[in-house]
Amino acid sequence: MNDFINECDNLVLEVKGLLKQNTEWILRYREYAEKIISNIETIKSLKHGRFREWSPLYLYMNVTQAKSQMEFSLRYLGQEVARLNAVKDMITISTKNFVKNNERDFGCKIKLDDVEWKSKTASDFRRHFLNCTKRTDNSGKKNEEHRIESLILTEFSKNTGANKAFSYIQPVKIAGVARFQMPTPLYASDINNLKYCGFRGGGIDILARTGRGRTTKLCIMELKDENDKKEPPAKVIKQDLAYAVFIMELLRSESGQNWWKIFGFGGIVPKSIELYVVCVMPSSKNNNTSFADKIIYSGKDNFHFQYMYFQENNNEVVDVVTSLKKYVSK
DNA sequence: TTTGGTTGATCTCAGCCCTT
DNA sequence: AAGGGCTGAGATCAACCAAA
Repeated sequence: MNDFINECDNLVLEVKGLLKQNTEWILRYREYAEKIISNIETIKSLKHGRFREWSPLYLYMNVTQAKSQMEFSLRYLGQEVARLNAVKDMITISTKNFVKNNERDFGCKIKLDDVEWKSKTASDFRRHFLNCTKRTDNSGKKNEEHRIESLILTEFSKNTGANKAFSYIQPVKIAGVARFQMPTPLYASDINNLKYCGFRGGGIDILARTGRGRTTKLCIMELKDENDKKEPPAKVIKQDLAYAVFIMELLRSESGQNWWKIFGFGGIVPKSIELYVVCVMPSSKNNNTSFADKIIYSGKDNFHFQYMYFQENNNEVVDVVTSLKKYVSK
């Protein structure tokens, strides 16, 4: 375990070094944040005023969409099936680019060419996915990862404790409404070959807030669709730690306060930031819990290792085993 | 008309911090 | 050291509204 901690300490220094040598991200992320912040109210009003999100289709945005195009992605089982645009007072929906896969993976033959969200064809399209229970087998592994990611996000998004496997957790969403993947300027999937990649870097699977009141923590979550020997939790934690170091440096950069707000916190950036670095994967017979609550220090800030192993049934999370603190609600 | 998911105003409360 | 106020999260629940 000490070796592991040493390796993690070194990894933190390595990532910090990369982010010091390459500085283009500072201005780039400052601009992302400023544009996203200035669009928050518009995004909220589009969502609240013009249409509603209908399960099992969920709204997503990537950073490009959030900062300029103001376009939403619509996904089913984590897979993109349509795009939504705001045209004057109207929301339009288009399946351009997705027609082939929608038919291949979900048997959906409905084509939408920028038609109104409220139109008959658009409503038929939504109903198709309501009745569609599973994906055909032709779809690739990447889509399975997306499905798991969506499964976890749907679970975290629940707001009643009663049928929620783990309470007091919410995913970070753009303007509180659209799911998104936080980009980083790092390539970290192969942790022994860590690289600075500028705008081509990898994304963080899930950002979430957990806890209550002022002690609510930001979780940087790395998700795997299987508990695979080739990618054991210790390796996943390292990949996640690399991304977490970026988030920490981002929060300590000139745009840190804006990002803190985008991540869903109302106050000022804390004097000491504690980031939870969480490995999320399907539960197995012998889950590795050895790294739980280990802390990697970085000045006043620190990284706190956690695990979350989940079980699913019928495309819903039914149980989680986690080192995250459990809060009891009355 | 009924149903069931979504929304948003209001409520609750752990943890933090300040005062005594 | 103890107690009380404050803050900022999630929880709750009634109203709302699209779909059936």
